[in-house]
Amino acid sequence: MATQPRPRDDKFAERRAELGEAALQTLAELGYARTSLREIAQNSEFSHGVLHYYFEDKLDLILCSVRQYKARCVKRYDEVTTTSTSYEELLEGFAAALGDTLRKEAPLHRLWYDLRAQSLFEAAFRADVAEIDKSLEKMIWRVLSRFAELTGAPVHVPSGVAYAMFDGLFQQALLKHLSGDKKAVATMQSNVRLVVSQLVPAPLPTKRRRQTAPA
Amino acid sequence: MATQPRPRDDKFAERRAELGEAALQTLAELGYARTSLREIAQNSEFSHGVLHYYFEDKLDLILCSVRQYKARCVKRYDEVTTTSTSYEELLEGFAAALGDTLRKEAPLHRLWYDLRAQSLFEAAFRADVAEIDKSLEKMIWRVLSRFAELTGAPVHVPSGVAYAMFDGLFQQALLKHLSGDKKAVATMQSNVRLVVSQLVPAPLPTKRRRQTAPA
Amino acid sequence: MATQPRPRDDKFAERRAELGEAALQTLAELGYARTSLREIAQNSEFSHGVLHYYFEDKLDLILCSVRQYKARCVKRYDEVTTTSTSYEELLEGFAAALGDTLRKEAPLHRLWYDLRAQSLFEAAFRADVAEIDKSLEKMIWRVLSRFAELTGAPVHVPSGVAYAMFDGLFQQALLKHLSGDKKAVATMQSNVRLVVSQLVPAPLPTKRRRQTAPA
Amino acid sequence: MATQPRPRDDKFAERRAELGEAALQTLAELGYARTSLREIAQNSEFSHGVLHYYFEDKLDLILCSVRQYKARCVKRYDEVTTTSTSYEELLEGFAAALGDTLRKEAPLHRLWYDLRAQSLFEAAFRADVAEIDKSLEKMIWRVLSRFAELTGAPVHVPSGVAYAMFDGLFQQALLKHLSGDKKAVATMQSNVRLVVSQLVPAPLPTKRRRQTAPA
DNA sequence: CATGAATGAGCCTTCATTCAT
DNA sequence: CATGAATGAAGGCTCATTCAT
Repeated sequence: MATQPRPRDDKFAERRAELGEAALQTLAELGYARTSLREIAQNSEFSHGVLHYYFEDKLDLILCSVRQYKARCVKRYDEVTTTSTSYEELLEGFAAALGDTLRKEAPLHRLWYDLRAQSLFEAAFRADVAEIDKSLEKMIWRVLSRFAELTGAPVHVPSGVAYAMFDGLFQQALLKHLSGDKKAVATMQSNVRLVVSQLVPAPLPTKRRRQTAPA
Repeated sequence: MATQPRPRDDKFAERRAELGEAALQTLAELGYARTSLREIAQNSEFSHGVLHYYFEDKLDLILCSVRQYKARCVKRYDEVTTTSTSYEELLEGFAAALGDTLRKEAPLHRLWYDLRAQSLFEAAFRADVAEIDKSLEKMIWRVLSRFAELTGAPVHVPSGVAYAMFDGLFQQALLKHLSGDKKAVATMQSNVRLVVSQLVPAPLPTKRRRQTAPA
Repeated sequence: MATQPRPRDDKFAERRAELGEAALQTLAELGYARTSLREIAQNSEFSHGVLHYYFEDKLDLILCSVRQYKARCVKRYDEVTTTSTSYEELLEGFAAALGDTLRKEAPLHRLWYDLRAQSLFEAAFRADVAEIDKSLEKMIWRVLSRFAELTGAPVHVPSGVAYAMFDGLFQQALLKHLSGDKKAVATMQSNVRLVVSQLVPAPLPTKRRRQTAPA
Repeated sequence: MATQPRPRDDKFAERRAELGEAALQTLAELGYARTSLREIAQNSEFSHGVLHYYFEDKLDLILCSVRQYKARCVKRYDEVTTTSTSYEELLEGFAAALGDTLRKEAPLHRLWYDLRAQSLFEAAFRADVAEIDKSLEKMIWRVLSRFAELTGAPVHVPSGVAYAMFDGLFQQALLKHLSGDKKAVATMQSNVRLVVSQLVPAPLPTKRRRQTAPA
């Protein structure tokens, strides 16, 4: 019942989300620097001025777009993490999710990497990039924690190191995939399995896992 | 006799190298998209037009600049690899080199990451970026091979995976360092030591086992 | 009985006055060209649309604002003129009033000069600017007439010339004052005294003749 | 022989002067705020980009234009001052020059007043406006000094007051003239004669001047 | 060979104004 | 009556590139 407290702000936020979503398409296609607000507007059903009406500036828009995408992304991985009930299932689910992201959302993902690279130069980007980065690190940590939970053993590295590893692997695979390497997905998945198995060794094949109680 | 076969081309290549070097400074400061050829010319002793004379376009110039820098970079790491005579020495040398790069060449390095991010969008960048990337991967592999050589044990992961891991760690540290995190260097070094010890466990003499033993 | 003949128009005029007053603040701060209706609305408690509802356009609004301010201004000077009972008192009151205006209403006053300058280009401004200008000229004339009345001697120059002189002096002082010149007010006041004494020489009682005698 | 020391800078300055002159036309027509650089370019034989090539920004251009015009202006009045050999001749020459300026250069002159009004708001304008203002004040002072020289009597007011007076009169006349008042010029001239005669009384009609030695 | 003047497309942003609600 | 969402023209400015010298 508390669903309509500030209809004004809600409408505004809704519209921002809508525009952010529409921008994602063009942004993912061209990248941050090469995308103009005019281009975004033209590729959507909105006018050029409306973008400036809802967003402080280009940065505000881009950040909104990417944050939105990344939130969706995290959600999807969390679903895998939450629903998997065995080491095997989680491993395959995780690898599959990564593969799917690579195959279906490569353009979207390169936008994120572009943004992060720009944050190396523009301080204005940093706070938001760091926030998104942190949310990804936490997501990865939830995955590994789940592995550990299913195994009974701890994760061998700190959260940051784990994230850096998978991020490095994904980034490498993304570049290869976009370059036309057909085996990029499979290679990445096999690499991911290897790394997971080193960070959280699989339980002994013989002993079937003893279902840890779901949260 | 092979000393002056094509004096024309040599002069030309020399001039390119010189210009590429001069451009590096400005590019590292501003990043690819925000650097104009004018700006580069102004920050150097060269005229605006000469850049267009020696380089096809902006892309040609930036690629030349970064390739040059990266070649120097690889050389420096190889020196450490070659001269180290013990696991300990190599580990410390490697960590120190990474720390130095982060501290002293952060701007130069972010340019590389910028370029690689752009290659995700612009196919024109890819071949050269891939080439540089490969040279770095090989460099990392030489480091690990040396570890293995000094240990007698093999490296636990393929070359690509190893590179992705260190690259991920370095990238993460770079962002933190540029954001003002004073502990970025130390954290990265400790992370690197951890990863190395997992990829190529230290020889017994050093009292340091139990790395892989579960808690 | 004539208190509520056209309640519609009265309300309307009242509202206009209210809005005009609210706009004054922002206009005085930024000047005509740099002030947007949005800015005015944001700095007031009114909505953006209401301005367009009560005013034909930006011009209509600004004219209303300035006219209102200037009317208040004239009233204040007239009070000095009316209540002063001696040459000395009037001279000091006039100088004090000018000083006060400069010190306390410099932003408001520069708006008036801005508007008048714009009227040199935009015919649409001219009628209203001329009207305000005339009201100021008359005000100055009332001051001088009062001097003459208290002296018994006539004013030495036509109304327009007198106005131009004081206006020139005030404008000059305004620029200096806004530029940070601490002595702008005092200098203007001394200049004003000098000019008044030349236009309407002080009565004999005050030992102060020889104003026009050559050195 | 010292006429071509830096052919580079000279060319540049020359071009600036040329462009500044070309801009004057449009600027005088529309005023500062309503004139776009594009418009200036269109009304000249130059491209839009060249303006940005030679001038830092819009302000730089406008200032250059107005400064140039005003320097010419001052020169013209100085000529009158220098060549006049009697009170009468100087008075008529001065009045004629003012009349000419009003009749032939009203648009140019309103630009100056516009600029000065903008300087009340924008600090960036002030230094240059003050400089031009000072040059005008000095010019007026040279005129009055010449009157004094021809008369043998001193000027009755400080330089600043004198300038403010004539400036006020001219401004008033300019507005009337632009509003279509046919008598604006004549009225101003008669006012100027009146003021001059009060600031530096004419020599006795009977006694013919005793030619003061030319400088 | 080298220079730097000149071009013009394109970018981000601002803003008065219109209009559906 | 009043609101504020939406529009689109226009402005200052940047920049890779071309070209005459």
